Amino acid sequence: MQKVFRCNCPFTSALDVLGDKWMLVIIKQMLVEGKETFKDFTESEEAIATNILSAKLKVLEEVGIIIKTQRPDNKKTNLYLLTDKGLALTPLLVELANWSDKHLRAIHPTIVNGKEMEFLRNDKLAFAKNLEKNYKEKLATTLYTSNHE
Amino acid sequence: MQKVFRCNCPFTSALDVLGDKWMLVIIKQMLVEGKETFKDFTESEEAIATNILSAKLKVLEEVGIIIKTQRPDNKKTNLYLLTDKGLALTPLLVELANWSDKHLRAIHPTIVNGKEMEFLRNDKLAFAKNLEKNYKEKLATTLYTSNHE
DNA sequence: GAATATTACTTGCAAAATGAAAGTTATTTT
DNA sequence: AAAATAACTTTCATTTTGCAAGTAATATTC
Repeated sequence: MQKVFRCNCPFTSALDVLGDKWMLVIIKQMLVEGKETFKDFTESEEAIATNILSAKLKVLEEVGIIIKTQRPDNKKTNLYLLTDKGLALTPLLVELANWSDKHLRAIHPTIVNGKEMEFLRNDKLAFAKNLEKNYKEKLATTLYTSNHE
Repeated sequence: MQKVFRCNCPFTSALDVLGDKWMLVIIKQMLVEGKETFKDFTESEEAIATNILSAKLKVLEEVGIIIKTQRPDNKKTNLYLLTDKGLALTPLLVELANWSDKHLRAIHPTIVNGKEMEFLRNDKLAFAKNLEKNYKEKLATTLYTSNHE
């Protein structure tokens, strides 16, 4: 990492870290889709190239948004998990989806529109809380599994 | 504009439009700093290059986030103003700043930290409402001025 | 009203980021 | 032991970003 921050503006500084095509997509894949391995990410529908993926995961780890770890019974597969710093991006992600729902649908009619979107539309805050809760539960079992067997 | 959307995911679709180094910075400059002319943007501290700026403004207009207009008494200076679609990004911007405040300060200690940030920290929603209100008021006078004299 | 300055760009080229494809290494499975 | 898998790295093409200079259309000043 070098020359990360353009200035002292809190808006711009967040974008200095997150403002590109992939960072928030990767975080969303972890939070919303439960992706956690390198392979998981390469298989998601956004189809990120492996070189980009490894570069982005490295930065996300350096910044402290994710941690890289393993299950003790498997030395091959790495696990990438959101830290609290990463989980704290949930409200931001929810705002992204909410804006898409309300303002992008007109020019992109095939945007997903099911029960989940209804939930989001109905109660943004509860939707965010739920995402966080689910991820934390998943984390608990993942880490539990990591410490046994 | 061509090949804009990677998939039907609402999170990713927002990033297909907004996910780069400049889009949200420009919107923030309009909303928070009151920038409205080409010159205004080139003079802000993030120092965007003019070719990038004109390209980004063009896309923002195509997508309907801003409109390009003029004061009737001045044919030289263009005004770039946020539409409702653009103003609807306020909560997203506030989440960006909030995350910076809470989680970026550790690795970027010089991030702005005054009364405004305290307001934001104290009441995100009120802070957002206030930004929107102020911009709408400014819009009213700008458009008023445009229709007279 | 001619010269100067200002605003909003565009153009050309260098540098950096992204993308596609293939190759490498260390496990794990068969 | 051989084959398959996961996680990368490397190479090279393409796209995006960035810098510097140039241009055209107003607007201002002398």
